[in-house]
Amino acid sequence: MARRQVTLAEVAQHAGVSLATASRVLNGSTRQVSDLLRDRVVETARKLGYLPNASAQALARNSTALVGLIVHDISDPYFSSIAAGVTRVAEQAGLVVVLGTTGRSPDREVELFSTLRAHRARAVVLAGSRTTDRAASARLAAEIEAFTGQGGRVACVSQAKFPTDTVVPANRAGARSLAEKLASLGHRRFAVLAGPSDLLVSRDRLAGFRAGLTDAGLTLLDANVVHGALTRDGGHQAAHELLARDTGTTCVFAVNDVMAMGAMAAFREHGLRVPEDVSIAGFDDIPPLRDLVPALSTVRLPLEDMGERAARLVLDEGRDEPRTVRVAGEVVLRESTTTPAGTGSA
Amino acid sequence: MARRQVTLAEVAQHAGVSLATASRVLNGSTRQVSDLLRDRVVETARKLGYLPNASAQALARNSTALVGLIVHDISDPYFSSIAAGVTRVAEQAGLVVVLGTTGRSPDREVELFSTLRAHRARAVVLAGSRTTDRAASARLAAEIEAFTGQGGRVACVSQAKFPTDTVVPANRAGARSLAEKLASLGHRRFAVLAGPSDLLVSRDRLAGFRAGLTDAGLTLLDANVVHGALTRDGGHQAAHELLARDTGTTCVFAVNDVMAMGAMAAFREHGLRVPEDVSIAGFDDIPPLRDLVPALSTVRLPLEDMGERAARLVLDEGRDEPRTVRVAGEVVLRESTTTPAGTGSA
DNA sequence: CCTTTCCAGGAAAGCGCTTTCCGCCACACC
DNA sequence: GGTGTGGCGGAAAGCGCTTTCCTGGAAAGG
Repeated sequence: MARRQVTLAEVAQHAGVSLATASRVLNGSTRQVSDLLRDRVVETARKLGYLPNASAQALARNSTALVGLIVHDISDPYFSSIAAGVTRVAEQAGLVVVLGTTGRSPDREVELFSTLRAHRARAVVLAGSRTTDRAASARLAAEIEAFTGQGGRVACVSQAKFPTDTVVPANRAGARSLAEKLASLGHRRFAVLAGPSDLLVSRDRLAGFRAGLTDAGLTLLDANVVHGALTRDGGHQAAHELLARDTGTTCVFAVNDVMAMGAMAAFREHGLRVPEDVSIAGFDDIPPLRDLVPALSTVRLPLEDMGERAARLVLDEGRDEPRTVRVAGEVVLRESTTTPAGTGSA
Repeated sequence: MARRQVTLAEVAQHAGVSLATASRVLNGSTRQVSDLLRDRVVETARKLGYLPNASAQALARNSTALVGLIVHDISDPYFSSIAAGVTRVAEQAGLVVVLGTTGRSPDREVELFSTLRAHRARAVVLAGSRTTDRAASARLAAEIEAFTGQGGRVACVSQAKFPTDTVVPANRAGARSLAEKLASLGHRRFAVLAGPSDLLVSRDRLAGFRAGLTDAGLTLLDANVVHGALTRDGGHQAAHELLARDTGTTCVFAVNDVMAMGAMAAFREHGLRVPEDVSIAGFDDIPPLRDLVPALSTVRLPLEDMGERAARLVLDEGRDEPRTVRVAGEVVLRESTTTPAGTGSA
C-alpha cells in the first residue's frame, strides 16, 4: 500500500540519462533527443510504470489541462445536454473537465470560479441564466476579470452580460415566433408560466412571447403570468395557481420544457385534456421529453451543440475580442397545441 | 492582461514575515501564530488578492482536493442523477469534481483512471455497468490497483467486480419481483428488450426477470429477448424488431426506462396502444419520465441517493476492507401495465 | 588543418508552496 | 541567578517537473 510513485528522476537514473533528457523524451518538447537515448528512456519509463505528476507539471509549466464547467444543476436535462457537448469537445482536445454545480446560488458561482482560478484552469464554460442581481453580477464580473487577467479564457452559455465569448440562445426571438404561431392557430387568451422573475431567461422568453402576441394584435394580461421555479414542481405549482385564478386561457406557454411537463401533470389532475381543453407549449426541446404523449410543442434549442460551440470558443487560442454566437430556436408545433375548441376553460 | 498571480512570498514580504509564517496563517496548519502577525498576514493577503496556487500546494502536500467521477454519458438521466448526488456530497466536503465520460468505451475508462491518477485525485467514483470483457476488466483492475496503491480511494456504482467499495443496485431482485407482479396481473407471454449482451446490468436484469417468471411457472422464450443499446433509439429499434417477430406477447420489459420510452414510441407508431394492447415496464424510474402518459411502470432506484452513498463511501477515510452497499429497487406499477386484454397482439 | 557553426546532453535554477529543524526568547522553577 | 521548558518565528530543504544556459564534440566551411 501507498508505495511511492515513480518519478522522472528515477526513470532518468535507471536509463542513465539526465533529468532534462528524460523530460524531453517523455513530453513532446521542441528539442531533439537521439534515437538511442530516446528508446532507452521510453523503455525504462514503461518498465517502471512511470506516470508524470500533473501537479508538478502544472507548477513547472505554469499551465494545466483543466477546463471548468459551471452549471446550476447537472441532473437537469438542459444542463446535462450542454455538459455532454462541452465534455465531448474538451476530452477530444485532451483536456480534463472540472464540474461545478451552483444550485442556482450566485455566490457559489463566484466561489467556484475562484476555485478554478486557484487550480489555474485554462478555461471555464459558465452555463446558466444571468440574473438581475447587480451586486452578484459585479462580484462575478470581478472574478471573471481576475481569471482572464491571469490568462484564462471564459465562455458563457446564456445572456451576453460579460466581456467574454458567449453562446446566446435566441430566447426572445424564439418565444416571439412561438407566440405568433400559437396566435395563428386561433388562440386569443394566453397564459405564461414564467420562471423566477429575477432570471433573465424568464424575462426574455416572457418578453418575447408578449411581443409575439402584440404582433398578432393580442395582449397578455398580467394576471395570466404566473412565476415559479424552472423545475417540474415549479411548473406544476404555477399551473395550479393559474387554474385557481380561472382566467379562461386556451393556451399556456411554459418558459421551459420541464415546467411545461409539470403543468401538463397539473392540468391532468384537474381533469383538463391537453390539447383539447388547453394547449401547452414549452421551450428547449430537451431530449428525454421528445417522446412525450401528447408530444410537446416547444422551441428547439440545439443544447449539445451549444455546449460544443461554447467549448470550442473557449479552447480556441485565437483572437481576443469577445465573440458572440447567436443560436436560433426552431419552433416545433406538435400535439400539445391545437386550435382552441369552443371557449377555453383553463 | 496576464499579470502575474500574487504569491505567498509576496504576501510574506509585504507583511514583513517569513514565508513559513505566512503559510501557517493562510492554511490551518497545526502551529500557532501570534495574533499580531496573523492579522497582519491575513490583511495583507486580502489587500493583495492572494489566492493559493493549487498545483503548488498539491505538489508540496502530495495530496489534492480532486475527486474523479467517471460515467458513460452525462446526458443520460441515469448518470446525471447519480452525478448530482456525487457532486453534492463532494462539493459539500470542499472537494472538486473532475468529470470524465467514457462513451461506453472500456479503454477510455482506463485512460480516464490513469489521468486521474496523474492528477493525484484523492478518490474516484466509477459509475456504469461492468462488462463481460475479461481483458478490459483486467486492465481496469490494474489501474484501480495502481490508484489505490498510491493512496487513492475508489467506489463503484454497479456490480461488485473489484475489491473496492461498491454501491450495488438490486438488478436481479428488482427485475425478479417486477416479473412476479407482472405475471400476477395475468400476463403469460412476455418479451424483454435487453441491453447489449456483454453488459452485466442487462444480464442481471434479464436473468432476474426470467427467474421471476419461472417462479410464476412461466417461461421466457429466447425468441422474445431482443438486444439493443441502452438508449431511446436502442429501445425503439428493439421494439420494432420484436414486432417484426410477431411473437404475440402481452407484456414487454425493457431493461431500463430510456429503452422503455423508445419502445413505447415504436408501439405507438405501430398503432398499438399502451397498455390496452401491450403492457410495458422499465427499470430505474429516472426523474424526467415521472410524468409520462401513460405513466411508466418500473423499478425505482434512488439514483441521486446512490451517488451520494458512493461519494460518502469514497470520502470516508475509515476502514480498508471494501464495503458493499446493496440498494433495493422498488417495483412501481403504474398505468403502462395492466391486465392483458384478450389475446395479446404484439 | 584550423575555425565556425550547430546540436544534443546535462547542470542547475526555478515554479509556489509545505514542513522540518533550529534558534531565540520569555517564563517558571529551584 | 542559573537552568529547564515551551512556543513562536524563520531559514532552508524539498515536492517533481520544465527550461534556460552552458559545454563539448561533430560536422561544415575556408
